[in-house]
Amino acid sequence: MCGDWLVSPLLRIMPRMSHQHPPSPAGAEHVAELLRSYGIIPTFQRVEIGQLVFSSPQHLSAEHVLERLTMSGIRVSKATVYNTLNLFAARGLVRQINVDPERACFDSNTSAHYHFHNIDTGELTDVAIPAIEFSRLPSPPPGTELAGVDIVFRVKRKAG
Amino acid sequence: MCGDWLVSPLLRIMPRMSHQHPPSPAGAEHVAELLRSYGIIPTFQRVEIGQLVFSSPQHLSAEHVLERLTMSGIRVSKATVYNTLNLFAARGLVRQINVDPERACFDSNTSAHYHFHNIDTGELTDVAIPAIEFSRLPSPPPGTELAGVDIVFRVKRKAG
DNA sequence: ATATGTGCAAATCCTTTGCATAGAA
DNA sequence: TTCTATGCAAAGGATTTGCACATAT
Repeated sequence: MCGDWLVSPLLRIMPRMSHQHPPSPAGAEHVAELLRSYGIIPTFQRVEIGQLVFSSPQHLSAEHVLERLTMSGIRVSKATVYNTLNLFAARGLVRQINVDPERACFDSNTSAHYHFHNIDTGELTDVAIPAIEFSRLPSPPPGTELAGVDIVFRVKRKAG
Repeated sequence: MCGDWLVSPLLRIMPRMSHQHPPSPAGAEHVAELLRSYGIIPTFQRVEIGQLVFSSPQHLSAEHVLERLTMSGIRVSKATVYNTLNLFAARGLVRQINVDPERACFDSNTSAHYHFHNIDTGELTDVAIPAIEFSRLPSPPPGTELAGVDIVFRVKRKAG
């Protein structure tokens, strides 16, 4: 689900290879090309979903994707939305986030980063990697190696 | 869901108050007393579930709890298991963990700590706080303050 | 032409809920 | 007695699945 990670001598956690970020102005042709480069056949529905998802780094649930497509007058089945998002995730085009047990969230920002989760509003925002630095990290259990790190900073409305 | 947290000047994240850890040998009387001290009426079912959960720091799903009780010849309804675990979580006796979107996981280790998640086996193990130290932390978004930090180190079977 | 996707509805799985009964204070 | 918890079964919601039909190469 997550990419390949590596802990540098500086204890900065960084992705082993930062794959290209889907470009912001996601034209249909552009998205189709991106999908092809990931070995994904660019069908109409996949390109539509891709255009939505890759238009900007964002956090979307399957329901949310379906809703936005419907609002744009594009008819896609729920099954296809799930199939497509799962496929994108499997191929590393989006990342699946588990902050909310209620529903899965797909993050179109696949570069290494962490999250703020507002426990009052449910809002999810990105934390850029440079904002965090470890001076000490645990050793993985015997026989295992690090595959990724997920950090969620739970924040709440400031009191008083 | 999580306790009250505070970032010290040393950038070590620590709980504002570490509440007493439920003792390991969790006798029925002991558990009943513990529940009372948390304002929870110690019914038979709650004490049974408490004895199971507090016997040692562990990660259990609702299904798992029900299964173990059933194996011990104790009949408790699924609804009561969920009610009880949610109650314990609300009162801070256990912590709910979101590593796996499949099912909720309740952690009877409520002291501040993080997790290794083995993506091959699904196994969850604790990472003690002293194993991690930040030398830089992000500032929470405007109008919010830190309420907690969840860190999951995804590990996998060592290659080769 | 052949392999691959899509849509629909039903199935699945986890979790919650409503309500009558049983138990705690 | 009076409030609260329990159990059952049914409801709820997110996600997957099976299969016939449509589409890509």
